[in-house]
Amino acid sequence: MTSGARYDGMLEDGMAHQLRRASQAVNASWQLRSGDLTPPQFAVVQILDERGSLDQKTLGALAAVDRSTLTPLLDRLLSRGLITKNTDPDNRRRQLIALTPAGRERAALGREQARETSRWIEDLLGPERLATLTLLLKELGDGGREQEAPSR
Amino acid sequence: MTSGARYDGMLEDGMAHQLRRASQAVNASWQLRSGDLTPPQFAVVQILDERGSLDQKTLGALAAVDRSTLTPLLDRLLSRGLITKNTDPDNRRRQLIALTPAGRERAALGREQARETSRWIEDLLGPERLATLTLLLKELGDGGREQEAPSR
DNA sequence: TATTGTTATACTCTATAACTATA
DNA sequence: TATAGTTATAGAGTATAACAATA
Repeated sequence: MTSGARYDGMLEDGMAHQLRRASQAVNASWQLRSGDLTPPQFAVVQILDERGSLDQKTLGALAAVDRSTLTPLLDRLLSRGLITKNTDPDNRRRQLIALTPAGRERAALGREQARETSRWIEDLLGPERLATLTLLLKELGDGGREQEAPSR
Repeated sequence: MTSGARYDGMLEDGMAHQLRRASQAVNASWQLRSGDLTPPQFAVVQILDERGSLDQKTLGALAAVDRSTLTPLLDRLLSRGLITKNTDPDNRRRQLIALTPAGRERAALGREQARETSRWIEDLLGPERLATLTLLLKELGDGGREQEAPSR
C-alpha cells in the first residue's frame, strides 16, 4: 500500500509526482467502494449512461482513452455483460457501444460511489477547496490537449 | 452551512477521472522533455540525489512505490547505470541504493526538466493557482495515507 | 517470529505500428 | 486514399501472496 513518510523536498517542482500521489489516495478511496471498475472503465460507463449509444472513436475521445486501449477495455465490460457492441448499419466500419440494463444499474451505483468518494475528499479539504481543486484539474486536463510539440 | 449540503453537483464524472486527465496532460508535458524517466522513476532518482544512500523500504515509502514495484523499477535504473545496489553490512537484509555519477547527472537534468514542466503549468494557470493546486494535491496525497483499511 | 527484499502471478493502462474492413 | 477498429507487441505500474535470507 505504500504508506508512511512522504517526500517533501525538491519534488515541490514535480507536479507529476504530486498528481500521482493524489491519484493513489483517491483511487484507493474509490477502489474501497467500487472495487470492480477502474477509473477509465467508470468514465466509459458514465459517458455511455449520459449520452447513450456511441461509436468507439467518440467514446474514446470523451473518456480520454486511446483507441488501442479502448478495445480491450470494452472487451472486459462486454464479458461482464455491461455493454453491447453492434456494427453501425449506416457505416459498417463503426461499432456502436451501448449499456445493457445491467450496465445502467452499474452506472447508477457508480455515481453513488463517486459521490461517496467526493464526500471523503470534501471531509479532507472542505467544500470550497474541493470545488477549486476540481476546477484547476479540469483546466489542466483541458489545457494539456492544446499542448504544442517541442521545438527541436 | 446546512448539514446535508454536499458538493456533489460538478463531480459526476468523478475526481479519479479528473485526476487521470490532468495526469495525462502533465505526464505528456513531462515526457516531451524527460522521455526516459517515468514519474515514479524520477521521484526515486530525485530522492536519492537529495538524501543519499537509502534502503529500499525507506526509499519506497518516500517515493510512494510499493516494495514489489520497487524491485523491477530499480532493476531498470540499475541496468541503465544510474544507481548502485549494495547489501548493508550492518544489516544484511537491507539493500542500500545510491546514485552513480551518471545518476546524479540525470537527477540534475531532471530537475531542470521538471522546472520546465512547472513553467508550462504556470503559463496555463498562473502562479497563484499553480501554488494552490500544488497545495491541494499535497493535502490530498497526504490525507489518503491516513485512510483506514476496510474491515474484511 | 519479525523484517527486508525477491519472485511469481495477474491485471490493467499506455502507446506505436501493422493490419483488416470498410468507405 | 482515408477512416474505424483490431491485433501484435512492448513496456510499465499496481498489488497480493509465497518465499528466502537475515535478524
